[in-house]
Amino acid sequence: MGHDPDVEQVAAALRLSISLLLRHLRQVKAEGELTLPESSALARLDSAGSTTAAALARLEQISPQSMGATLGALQARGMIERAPDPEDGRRVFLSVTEAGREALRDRRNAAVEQLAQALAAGFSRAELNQLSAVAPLLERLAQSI
Amino acid sequence: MGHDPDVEQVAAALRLSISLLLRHLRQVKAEGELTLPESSALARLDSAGSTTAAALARLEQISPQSMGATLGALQARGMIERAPDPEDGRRVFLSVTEAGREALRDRRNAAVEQLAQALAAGFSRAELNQLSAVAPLLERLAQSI
DNA sequence: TATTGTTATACTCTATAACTATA
DNA sequence: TATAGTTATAGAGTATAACAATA
Repeated sequence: MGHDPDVEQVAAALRLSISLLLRHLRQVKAEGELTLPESSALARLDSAGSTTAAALARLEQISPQSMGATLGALQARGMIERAPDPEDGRRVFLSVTEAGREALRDRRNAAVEQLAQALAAGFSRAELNQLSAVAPLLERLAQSI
Repeated sequence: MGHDPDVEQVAAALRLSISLLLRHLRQVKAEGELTLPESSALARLDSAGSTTAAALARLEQISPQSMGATLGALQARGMIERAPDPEDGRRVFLSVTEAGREALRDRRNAAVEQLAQALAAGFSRAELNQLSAVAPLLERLAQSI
């Protein structure tokens, strides 16, 4: 191991810093905006193409019931559409509507905006690059657990 | 435009990847272990030295009431002690007990363990260094919001 | 009047269990 | 029997409101 970073130390540090950051992000919420699970599910559905609720739940690593609640909210706001599978009466295909795609493009979101301002104000170019590079690693880490 | 589009992209990516990771971390829980808010409050108290619940709540960026609940759980498990301030009857000083310090040292925790294993198994040394370097940045980011 | 801390209550996001319909 | 999805219920981790004690 020698000069390797201690994986347990990295793990513990990530756990604490991430929880602190997310705690703050979750509570910043403006009228009519997507919540965190809604954003997450919508982005995932967009990148996955047409798929089902169960498949989406597996990708997001939450229960199908939880995903169902989130998808219900997204549908109520016109962000997604449901279309029954003609070949399998149990399945319902989901897809992102134009409004949903617009919500994804238009990244205006109070939480993201606040985060972006804090990044622009207090972080160097090099640090921003570090943070940018690490987002996919965190994603991969979450998927590998 | 207020700032780089880059910054918004980093912000949005961090928001999603962090929420995915934390969702998973929160639900891994073994008998008798510290929960995430407990670990976080205990570590914060340890690094801050003797302080009060209100000060700790400000540091952790949660309400005093929420912090009170977490501290009650920590005290019930013998991890912290309370000592009334002799000079100000409203205030109660908190400190980490020996048992609490041991819990911090002994990083064995199902969530941390799982994270550490995933890190050890699926990430290169360079990636571990990246992740290690970014934890303090995330901490600073959370504090600057 | 302001601050520390507590109690009561509610919301969000998640979980598990139990169910229906379809395969 | 197994899978997709729904409904009901519960728990964790936050919040706000209202209060008592102290400054």
